[in-house]
Amino acid sequence: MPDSEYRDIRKLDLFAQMADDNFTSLMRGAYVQNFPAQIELITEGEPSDFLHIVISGSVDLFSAWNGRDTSMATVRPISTFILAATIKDAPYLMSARTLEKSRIALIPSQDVRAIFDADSNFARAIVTELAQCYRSVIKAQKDLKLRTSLERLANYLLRQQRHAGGRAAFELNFEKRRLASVLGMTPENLSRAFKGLQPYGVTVTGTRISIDNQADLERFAKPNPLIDDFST
Amino acid sequence: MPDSEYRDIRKLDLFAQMADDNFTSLMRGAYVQNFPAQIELITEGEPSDFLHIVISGSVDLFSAWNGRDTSMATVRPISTFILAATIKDAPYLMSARTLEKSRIALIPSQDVRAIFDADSNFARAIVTELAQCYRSVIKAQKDLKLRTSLERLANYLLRQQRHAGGRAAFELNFEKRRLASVLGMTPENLSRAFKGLQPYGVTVTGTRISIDNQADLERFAKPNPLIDDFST
DNA sequence: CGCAGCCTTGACAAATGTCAACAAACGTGG
DNA sequence: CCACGTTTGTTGACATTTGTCAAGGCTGCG
Repeated sequence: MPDSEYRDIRKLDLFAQMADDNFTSLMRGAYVQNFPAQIELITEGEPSDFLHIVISGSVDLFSAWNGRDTSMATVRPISTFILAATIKDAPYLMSARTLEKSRIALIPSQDVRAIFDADSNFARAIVTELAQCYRSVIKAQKDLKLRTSLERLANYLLRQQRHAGGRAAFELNFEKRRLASVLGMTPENLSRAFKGLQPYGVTVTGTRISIDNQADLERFAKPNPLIDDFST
Repeated sequence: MPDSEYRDIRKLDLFAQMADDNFTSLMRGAYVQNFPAQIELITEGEPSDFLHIVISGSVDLFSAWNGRDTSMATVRPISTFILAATIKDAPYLMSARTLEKSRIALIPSQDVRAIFDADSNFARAIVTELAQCYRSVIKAQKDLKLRTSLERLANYLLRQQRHAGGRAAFELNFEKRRLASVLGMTPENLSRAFKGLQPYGVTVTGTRISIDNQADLERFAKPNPLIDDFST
């Protein structure tokens, strides 16, 4: 593993505070690999052999049942995924596939569990990370249960805008069909939802979104920190 | 706090392995209170001052937005709730109210965080608990996104049946209006969903459910361990 | 007994999904 | 660089699902 990547991983909240020895031994068993786009990295139901870290590219977490499937989340550098399955030594609840050419580090789950027992700083970091993940899913569930698809899209756009720096126009770095799936609707419905937001000053050209009337859109979307804020 | 309750709390997975001293000091700052039914214990958005433990009775976790509200989960004895907010020292994402007369223990959040730092067994237990909570919510989200309301009800009944011992007939210990909210539908829709399951051998008399044709219902519901199992 | 809350039902409306057709964007191989 | 085929996005017509409103029955409790 190149030194720069090693240092980048070290800087993750999850690893930043742990003892040098422990981090070194964790990395000794790890390996890093490049994957092309659209490769299924893990399949739901399989045992969780590795903690995964996305170093570059992006990964889609999704799930299927009875012929349907849905995108649950997107993982972007640099962060880990399926931490909970690794900790519990339980089967993956979601599948993962690369969305583009990606570089992924794999750390054997049993190493993670062993170091977790030995390094209390690492244990504390894992707790914080898991609590964060838990709260994110709760927010997603509130979004799903309390809002219509039009409201979910409106709030998604406002979040994305903020994430992109707050300017009126920004790029959608999602494929629309996948965005639809993340938001819990069909691609056709998303297409119509974009039109449905036109009266509130949203214009779409390809992947470019422009929010022409911020106040109007916010009055409709009613964003709420307990659903839409990333940090809290 | 009566000795029997003290021991019951001690036996929780979360506290079972921690050092005696630490448990004692955690309980020293705690207090226990009886609440009548329908009391709002915490309100979403407030700072998380206490970790709550339901000793008896039951508690509804719910959330509201823009005039709508939805039940997120039910907490039954003996277990804790809002652990994640306590750990992160962040505002509650959900409100909680008693469903019936309930006895609740309250442990100051800062004590939990302090002991967490000092006791690695306690830290490990918290991690396991959080990982469990996380996975439960992921399952709930898959249930919501991958299934229709009829399918959700069918699978809920099968889970409930298993939980009640597996017999063909069992009691619904939920108010129907709240079950509807948990399942993400209106009471009217739930009423019709029960009728919609009649062809698969489900009969409802008040709060009594009878599954007359197990195989038929399962063929329709297609239960899946990665969504419906409690433990994994 | 009478009130209040829950459950059910019917009629209707709104939201969302499905299917089919076509246009636009993309990638590949010539 | 172009031609081609594949995928993605859009649109229309329609079906299904789900929600809303209103009314009435049932139940439990003072």
